[in-house]
Parts: sequence; structure tokens; C-alpha cells
Amino acid sequence: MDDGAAQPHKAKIRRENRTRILVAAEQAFAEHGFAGATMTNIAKRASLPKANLHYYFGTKDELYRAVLDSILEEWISKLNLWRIDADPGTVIKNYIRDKLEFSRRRPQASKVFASEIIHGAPILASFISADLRHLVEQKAAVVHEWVRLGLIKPVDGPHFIFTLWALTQHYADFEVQIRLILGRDALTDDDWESIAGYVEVFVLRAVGLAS
Amino acid sequence: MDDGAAQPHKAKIRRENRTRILVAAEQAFAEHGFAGATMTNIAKRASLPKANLHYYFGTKDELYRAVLDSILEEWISKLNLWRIDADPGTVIKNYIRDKLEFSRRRPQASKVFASEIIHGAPILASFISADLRHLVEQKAAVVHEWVRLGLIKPVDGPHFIFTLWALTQHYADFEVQIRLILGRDALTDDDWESIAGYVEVFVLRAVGLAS
DNA sequence: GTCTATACATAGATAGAC
DNA sequence: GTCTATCTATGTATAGAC
Repeated sequence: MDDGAAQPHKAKIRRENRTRILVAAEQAFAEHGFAGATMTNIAKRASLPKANLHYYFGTKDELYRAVLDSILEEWISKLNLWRIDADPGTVIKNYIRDKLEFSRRRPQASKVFASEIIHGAPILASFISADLRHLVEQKAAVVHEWVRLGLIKPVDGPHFIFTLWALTQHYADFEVQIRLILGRDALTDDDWESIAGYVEVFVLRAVGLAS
Repeated sequence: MDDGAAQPHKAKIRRENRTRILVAAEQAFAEHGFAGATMTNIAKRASLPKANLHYYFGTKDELYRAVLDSILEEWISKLNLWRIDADPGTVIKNYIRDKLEFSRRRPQASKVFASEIIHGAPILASFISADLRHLVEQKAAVVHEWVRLGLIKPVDGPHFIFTLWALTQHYADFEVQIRLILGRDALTDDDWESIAGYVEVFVLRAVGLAS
């Protein structure tokens, strides 16, 4: 009966509710994992009755997929600046900053993604073996071209990319461990600045772009 | 009535059953997370009636703690060789090989640990903020001493340790993603050899011990 | 579109025969 | 010590009044 697109007000409510649910779900999945998060808990966080979650997303499974989608959207775009004619040092530096910024701004998103992969990527397997694989192959070729041109020291393309993912995502996914070891209640601006500086220098040295 | 210690045969059965359950549980927790793993499923994997799991470990929670304990035992021992009078290059190389070997031999263990931390370390928080924090502080001091002696390039101690954890554990925790991107059904001996070589050179270059 | 009440399945846990 | 049968709680999902 209702056509959201034709009724601006309802469309707005619809959009806002969907977003509220997605945010609450991302938080819950990050904290408790897919199985540990409950629709009841997500509903409470979103301040909506549980039945509404089912109205908007059907099943828990579909809600989870929607959360993953919203994460991938931002995730995959970040490798786009890797081009053969770009300066490797600048590209690498920007990528590290960008990924660390994501780890800081959306730590829950990173955790949901990590949890999905750790537990066998039941939902994302096809995305990884198609889109992501293709993207990594492209960007690995760029890395190898940089190597061939003598712009950076020899590194394996795919593994270099894995390295950057590991180093940057670690600070979101294992943030609790890092905080507890450093004795912090929360990572401060200064902490994140040292992290970025540390990772940047570490990686640039490894490819011969810093001493 | 039964005293396991006094009755060798029963003690043996007891030990074997406990181990069978722990192995099955580690696998299940790795695959599905704490909440997603079920006692029924673990019992099936261990080929024992579900009631026996409760007989041996009481609750699911205690079983989970027992699994984590068995992992930590092996985890924490590996930093012991970091001493000021040891050769940094050798120490770092051995540590990388050792941790990667663990990632390869007990990928499930690494995943259970990762999942625990990602979801807020509800069980391990106190261990991390006491024992592990202390250990990292000690070993960070060793790193800084190496730096002071001019044996390696300047690096922050704790972050250097985090780096090694991130790089080595990534290959266990994100193994599915790596396999799918590399187009492998399983990582081969050769794959692991290249990984070890890659990580080793990457890290040694970063601290000035390889070119 | 919203929300209360409820159906149905499955989880963790235990009682009690063996 | 082992295992079947069962209890109770909680989870996902939906029916149906508003």
C-alpha cells in the first residue's frame, strides 16, 4: 500500500530506521559475533520492537548480510589509487593512513569483517574469490611494476597487500589487547598518531623508501 | 569413589577423554565462535555423549576457558628467548618462524584466541593486563636496548612486538581469505616457505638487518 | 508501518538408570 | 564413569490487533 519513494516522509523514516538497525547490528555483531548477537539485543540498541527488525530485514541472516555489505562498500574503494604512474611512497603512505583511519573510526566494522573471515567466510567467500581476488591481482601487478622500475625493493605483490591489511586492521581488531598492554583506557589522538608514524616508517623501510 | 590418580587405567581414560573434548571444542570454537559452537556439536566431534562433556568440564564456559588455557600455555612461552645478549637478527628470525609454524600447525588455536580478543577479551582481559602486559614490557626493554646499542634501527618496543603478532597470526586467522585470493585449495609447503621468507625479509629490512 | 503476544526450535544443563 | 531422556530457558520468527 505504501510506496516509500512516492511519500517523502515515510521514505525518510524508513531510511532512518534501516540505518538505526544497521548501526545497532554492527555493534552487536562486533561485540558478540554472529551467533552471539541476538535480535532482541539489537532491537533494544536500536530502540525498536524486535518485530520491526524482521519487517525491515526479514531474517537475522539477511540483516547480517546487509551489515557486511555496508562495510565492504567502504572497504574495497581504498585500493583504487594504486596506479603504476603514481608515486609508490605517496600511495603507500596514504593507504596506511586511510586504513588506520578506518580502524579508528569504524572499529566495529573491522571486527565484524574479521570475525566473518576467521570463522570461514561463510557469506563473503564468493565475493573474496571473485571481486577481491581480481582487485588484488590488479594491484599486485602495480606493485611488481614498481619493483621492475626499481622504485621499491623487491616484494611479492599479494603478500605486500596482505601485510598492509594485517598491520592496519590489527589496531582495530586487537584494540582491546593493545589497550590493556599499553595500560590505556582508550587510545588517544597521540596514540593513533604514533601508530600511524610507526607503521608508515616500518613499511617504507621494508620497501626501501625510508631509512 | 574413583580416584583417578590411584587407578592408572581410569586416569588414562580420563586424560584421553579430556583431550578428545578439548580438541573437538577448539575446532568448534574456531569454526563458529563461542556462541555459535554448541555442546551437541562438540560432543559429536568427540564421539561422546553430550552429558559427558558436562561431567568433565561442568559448563560450556568452563570448557571454553580450558581451551583458552591450553592455547596460552604454548603462546606465551615463545617470547622467552628475547634477551639483551642474544643476536637480534637470530632472535627475530626464529620468532617469526616459530609463530608462523604455530599458525600453520594450530590454526584453530590462533582463531579461537583471535575471536576472544576481537569480541572484547571477556575471559582473557585479566591475563592480558597482568601477565602479558608485564611480558611485553620486559621484551620491549630488550628491543630498546638493541636500539641503544645500535644493533637495529630505532623502533618502538611494544609496537614492534604487535607488528610481529599481526604479521604472523594473520596467516592463520585470515587463512581463508588468503587462500581464496591466491586461488589455492590449501596452502602448500611451498606457500608456507614463501610466507616465512617474505615476512622475515620484510621485518629484517624494516629494522635494518637486511637489504 | 508498528507492536504485543505467541509459536516453534534448539540451546545448555541435569536426573537417574545402568 | 557412561549415557538416555528430559527439563527449562532463550533464540528466531510470525500472526494479527492497532
